[in-house]
Amino acid sequence: MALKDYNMNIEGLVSIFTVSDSMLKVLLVRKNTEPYKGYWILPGSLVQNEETIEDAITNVIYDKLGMKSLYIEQSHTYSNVDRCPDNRVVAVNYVGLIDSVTLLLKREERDIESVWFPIDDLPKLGYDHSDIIEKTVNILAKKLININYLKNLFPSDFTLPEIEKVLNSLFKLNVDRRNFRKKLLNLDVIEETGECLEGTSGRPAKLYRFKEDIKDINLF
Amino acid sequence: MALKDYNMNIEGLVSIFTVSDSMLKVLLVRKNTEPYKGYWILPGSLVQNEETIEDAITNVIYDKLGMKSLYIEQSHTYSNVDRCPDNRVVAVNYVGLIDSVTLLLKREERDIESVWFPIDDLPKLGYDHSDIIEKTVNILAKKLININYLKNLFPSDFTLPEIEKVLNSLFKLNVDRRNFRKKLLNLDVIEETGECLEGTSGRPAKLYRFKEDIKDINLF
DNA sequence: TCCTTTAGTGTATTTTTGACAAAAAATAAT
DNA sequence: ATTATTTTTTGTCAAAAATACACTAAAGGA
Repeated sequence: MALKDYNMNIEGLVSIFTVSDSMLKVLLVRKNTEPYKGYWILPGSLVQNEETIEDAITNVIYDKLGMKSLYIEQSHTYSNVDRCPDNRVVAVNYVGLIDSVTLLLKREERDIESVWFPIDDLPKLGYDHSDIIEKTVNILAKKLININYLKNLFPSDFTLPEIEKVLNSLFKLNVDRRNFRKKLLNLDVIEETGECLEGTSGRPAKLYRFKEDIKDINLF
Repeated sequence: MALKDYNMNIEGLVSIFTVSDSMLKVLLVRKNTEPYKGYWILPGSLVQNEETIEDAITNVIYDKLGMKSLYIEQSHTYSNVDRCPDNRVVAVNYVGLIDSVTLLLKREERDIESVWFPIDDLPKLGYDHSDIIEKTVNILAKKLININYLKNLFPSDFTLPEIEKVLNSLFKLNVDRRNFRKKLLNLDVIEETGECLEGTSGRPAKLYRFKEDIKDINLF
């Protein structure tokens, strides 16, 4: 079935997103070998004969980045013939979502230099990863209107002003605060923790968490 | 970079859907070689070194099925290690949408035995194509609430009762006819052609067409 | 002409959205 | 200690959208 000189490689890439400072950020690693030495790229690895793409992705996330148990989902597959200079490599990109609190807990020191970049302030990227991230953010934004998806980006203690700012910037909206709160609260998807955020100026904000088993609801 | 005995194959598959008899149907072809001889499968082909997956899909649609210019979109990639008995083959599935009228025009006789099957009355399927179709229909249903997407399934002359029946069955709803019409008409996405459907019993239904350049609107 | 079949239409009620401003709780400054 | 500043929290009213609901219109066939 396979041709004699058929030479196809598959790599799994993962675009891991988080929210901090009310900005959506993506995790990049620095490449320290040619080609594209010194450029930043999405974490990834070649898919081996005996593993699925998800296996490869899971290993990257754990072995290279020291993270466990974050939400991942397949996004899109890129097959341009010349996307890699030397080999024919088809890339299957996954999206990973992690909230800032879990992120802090999971963070460990690794050999690999990895940095969170705000999605609208990216460094010079290797391969076609700039295109991939752009497309991924577009796909992601459409999905984030779903509460069950959005939920993955927020820790179990978040404030309403916080989530309001993020969504306003993410969707380039400027919704009225009272209406936003009314909507989110009426959806019956979050609940007060009883605590308040401390150490800030102004009136302290109540902390909320998402409920378990939220039915499929879109925010807008 | 590539291992010595690295042997990865990529195939493009395409799940082409249409609506006829108020049912969503998928196009399958019969396999006449081992393995899975006599089973039905999704049309597809191996992706060659010098082509993209879209190239491969486009060729399948044209060369094997005699169709041109239907809407296609990448859906999902399947990489289970044992999804093919002999080789390691990763499948990238695409969705194709075509309306019944265009379909009639494009239809030609080919060597390949291809048949439209209602999605809830499928024959015995080869490989993991049963799983693929199931997942694809799920993904598809979520997207079909978007008018610009839905539009691809309907010819330029359709009736309101027709589209009403299809959506009711697709989303397992039973919306009130008056409210459905009110909603669709208020969205400003369809217009009367001036003609009526002939040759049916009962009062003739007005024919409509979708407008050009519809803004992104969801039906539900 | 009547009967059957399918398409087409309007209104009242409820729910959701959208616009809008003042009070409360904390810290910082005088 | 009082006052000023910052940030969070809260309710009402009007408009728009969603929903429930039943009869008339137009065609073909008996």
